[in-house]
Amino acid sequence: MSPVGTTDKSTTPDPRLRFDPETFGLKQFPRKFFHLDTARVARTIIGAWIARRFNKQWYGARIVETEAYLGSTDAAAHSYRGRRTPRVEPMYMEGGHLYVFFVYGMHCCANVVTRPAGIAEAVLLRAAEFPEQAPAKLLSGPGKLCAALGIGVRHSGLDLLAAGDIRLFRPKRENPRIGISRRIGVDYAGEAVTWPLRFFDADSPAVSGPRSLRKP
DNA sequence: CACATGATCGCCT
DNA sequence: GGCGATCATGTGG
Repeated sequence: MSPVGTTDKSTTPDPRLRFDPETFGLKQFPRKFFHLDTARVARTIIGAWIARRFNKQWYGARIVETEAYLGSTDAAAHSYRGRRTPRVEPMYMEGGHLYVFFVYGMHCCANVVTRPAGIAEAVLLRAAEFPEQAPAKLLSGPGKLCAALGIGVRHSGLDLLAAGDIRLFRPKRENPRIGISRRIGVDYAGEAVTWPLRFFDADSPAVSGPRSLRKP
């Protein structure tokens, strides 16, 4: 048995998510975009595509739900009160890096790091879709999104702008109706529970969470 | 629909 | 030792 990497179970992306970014005409965001206000980044990447290259093929899905985590003042964030441990270290990197963590003994969650280096904020990717290619629920939730794309903690700290195997592509011209709500699964976070930092495509069937939080 | 529960283990105090 | 930025399943209204 391998002594390490036991938390990264499936590395293989779901074959139904195969696509070609060039055919889709997708391009990447500039670095400075990821330096912007975290809530703004979270909102803007609704409609963007998270993509992974595996065995020379690209797999990806359109992001339909995100949450912003604001760092030292945000009791829901792993970087709350400046916590800086090996696991959280990627959150302190320059915007545009990836932060992946393992929770509940069985799931991984992927985040896009924001702001300049040293400011530990990030956007959690909560749900995505690939209409007419995959079932609406395949990537409906942060753990399922990682599982479907085969993203694991081994990818934490990777630079999305380094022409590597995981990238984020800008949406084509589109204007999704954006819904906003409090964040999910952070009831322990005191006052921060109510902060309106969750963003979603109000017309997507792939959005996760209770019905009460899916209204625009 | 809401709510409750079990699974499962790395991380942090 | 306790607990999670979750999920699937089960119950009840």
